[in-house]
Amino acid sequence: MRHKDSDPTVEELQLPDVLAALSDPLRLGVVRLLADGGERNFGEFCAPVAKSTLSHHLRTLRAAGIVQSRNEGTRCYLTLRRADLDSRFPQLLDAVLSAADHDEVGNHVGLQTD
Amino acid sequence: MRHKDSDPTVEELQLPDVLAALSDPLRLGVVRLLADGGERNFGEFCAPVAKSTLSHHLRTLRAAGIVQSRNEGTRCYLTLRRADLDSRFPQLLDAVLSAADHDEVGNHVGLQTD
DNA sequence: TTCGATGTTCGGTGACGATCGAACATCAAC
DNA sequence: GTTGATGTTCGATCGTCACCGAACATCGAA
Repeated sequence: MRHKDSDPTVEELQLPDVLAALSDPLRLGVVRLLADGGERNFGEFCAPVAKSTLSHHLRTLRAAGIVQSRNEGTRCYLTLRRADLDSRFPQLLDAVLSAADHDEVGNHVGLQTD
Repeated sequence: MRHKDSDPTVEELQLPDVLAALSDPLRLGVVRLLADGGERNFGEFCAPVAKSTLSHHLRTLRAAGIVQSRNEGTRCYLTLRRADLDSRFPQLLDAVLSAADHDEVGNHVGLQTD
């Protein structure tokens, strides 16, 4: 079996992978910060883990098809693939985000406020 | 830290735990078979894994608060804690079940048909 | 071209999870 | 009681994952 190095297309999105990616509080925190549809710089995210660890979580989110990244110079900009997720798994993201907001899951992830 | 040996109450349900428990195809298959609200005997479930493995998955589902078990003699009867999940995480279970049905996730789990 | 900023990748570690077979516990039935 | 059915627990293995620091690659700016 070959290794997948590109993001999954809409049809390739797999429910178990999406749920697994969303089951980590840190990743859920990142997703919540992207929930307004805006584009965020990777470096804006603050979390109590090493940079390499944060990068690993980003890779996980990309691999599951939850976020998308775009490079501009040395910067990396992220967006939530909400339309793709909604079309493939209607109501799922909304339900997860509502629950996460209510429970404040991933509140230890923030944005640079300087 | 003390070990939790009883099922979580409604208030104790944690979103990451629930999502993690639902991220396994086999467990998702079990949940789908319980989705009609009926009670099913543990032994009814057929899956291509050892009995001990199935038991482990059941424990995981119970620990996450997704199912409930009742003992009668040597038998073990399971039900989905749908009301609890709905009250704590509205729309989540419906969204997951719809997506799982559509994708036929966990179809390798079945019921004894003899 | 040298430097600093930005991310990614690498090697390693420790924890967790899926899996199995075997052993065990419990209960019903004979 | 002995036996059989039903589940659970145990010990072990194997893979995956979160995490870190260090090394690396890339790009913009001085």
